[in-house]
Amino acid sequence: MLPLYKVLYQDLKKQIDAGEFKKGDLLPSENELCRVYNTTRPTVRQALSELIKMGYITRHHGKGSIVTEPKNGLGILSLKGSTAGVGKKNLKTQILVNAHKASWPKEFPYELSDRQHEVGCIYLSRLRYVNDFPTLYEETYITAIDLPRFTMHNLAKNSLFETLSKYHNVEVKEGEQKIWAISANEKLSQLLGVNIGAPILHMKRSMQTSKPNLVIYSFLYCNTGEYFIQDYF
Amino acid sequence: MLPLYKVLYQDLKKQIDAGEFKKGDLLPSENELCRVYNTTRPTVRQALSELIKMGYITRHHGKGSIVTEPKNGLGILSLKGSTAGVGKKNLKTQILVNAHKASWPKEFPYELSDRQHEVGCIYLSRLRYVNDFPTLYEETYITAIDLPRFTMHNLAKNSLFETLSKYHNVEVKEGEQKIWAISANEKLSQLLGVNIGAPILHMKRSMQTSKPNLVIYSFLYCNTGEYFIQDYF
DNA sequence: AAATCAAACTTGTATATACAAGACAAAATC
DNA sequence: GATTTTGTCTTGTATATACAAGTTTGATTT
Repeated sequence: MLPLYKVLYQDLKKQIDAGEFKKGDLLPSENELCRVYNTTRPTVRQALSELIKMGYITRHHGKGSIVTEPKNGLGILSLKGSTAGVGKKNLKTQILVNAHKASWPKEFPYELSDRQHEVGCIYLSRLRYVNDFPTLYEETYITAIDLPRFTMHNLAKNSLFETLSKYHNVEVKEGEQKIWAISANEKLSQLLGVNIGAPILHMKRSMQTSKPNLVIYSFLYCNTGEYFIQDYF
Repeated sequence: MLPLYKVLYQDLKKQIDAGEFKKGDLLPSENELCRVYNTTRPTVRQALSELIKMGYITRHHGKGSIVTEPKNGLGILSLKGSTAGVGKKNLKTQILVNAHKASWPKEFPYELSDRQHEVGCIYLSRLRYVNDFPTLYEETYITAIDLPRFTMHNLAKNSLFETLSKYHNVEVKEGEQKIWAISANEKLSQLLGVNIGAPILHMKRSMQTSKPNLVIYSFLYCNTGEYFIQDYF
């Protein structure tokens, strides 16, 4: 069972995403939410803290919680995946390499545990289009622990994180990311439709999950010519 | 008076920065900290939450709080080399334009309130060297509210955030950042010692503070050839 | 009418407590 | 000796409550 504060967080998030609360709107007060969800302020505040962390609201002493959405960047840096921000309507995902069982690459930039080497990984690569412009190329390595029939799920329509949560009970917990600016090579220039040598935002991310040893690695290459990456802290 | 949870946060942060807790160490348990600081778990947990947000620790259910990395603040993000973090010893700061009262630029990428326009801003620019290589060029705009004699403080030796906290009682609360990869122009190529057209990591950040209307804007340009930017979530 | 004050909101901080659940080591069992 | 169980540590979630402090609104006073 999902904890109450997460239910409340997701409810509010959904309402903001759906436009029921617009930018600048005041969210119901903490006491109001307590009444509606039949809970107490600490629990409500925990949910609101998550919303702050994800950049959905800011709180103001004596005033209330103000909605800051809509965001106009690719919300890649927020924990729960890359669909928030640009809007699902404008985001299409093309699978370049379908999810399949593989062994880890020879030169992997992260240290792997013995258990991870043992079980291997699931690899996939995707190209994301924002308003039909190829904008983000992503390579993903998922430690292949307890993920039966993973490859059959449609990752084009469903977000990776949703699939993991829904079908495999795996929740992304925390992570780390490294960021560089690099020059597009031949492959990237073709994928992202830019000239060779064009500046590309490159990220390497590792994410812990609720299952020990099940670590997700994601290597991103983003054309920031038209869009940009945004995050909140 | 500083809230107790912030005192605790700063104490722990200081100890981690000073190396009293090293990477991988277990922090004292929540109940242990309760005894030492004569407080209760919610307060301790609030302090630990801040440490998580800043990437100092990760918490593990049933295990404890593990120190992840002694961080060296370039503000919120930290700068890393291929293996080790960039310590304070290897970091030098050169002031290019001293802090001085100015009016806001004509074309400012953020919306400013009437009050902000009224009071103007304090501008400074700095160039940071890692192991004597120019790596990060930063332009900072601080809303000039209640900041008497701000320009006299030595920002080369003391961090901007420390100065604001110590002498002006201003705490940075939350913020937002946008990230691009761009090509070095003439000015950037000279400052950062790269060729024109080299890929440069560019960030625009805005930070709210404990004083309303006192917003800090920071525009960063980072040569990620040797080092990279890292953060945690 | 304008300025002042008080009340009624809001969020911020803090205490006290309870039980659930994960991790781990020692003790009991096979 | 190997396995299972139990107890005790840890953090996670949740309730109930209290007061401080910032914001707004409306009544009171001038």
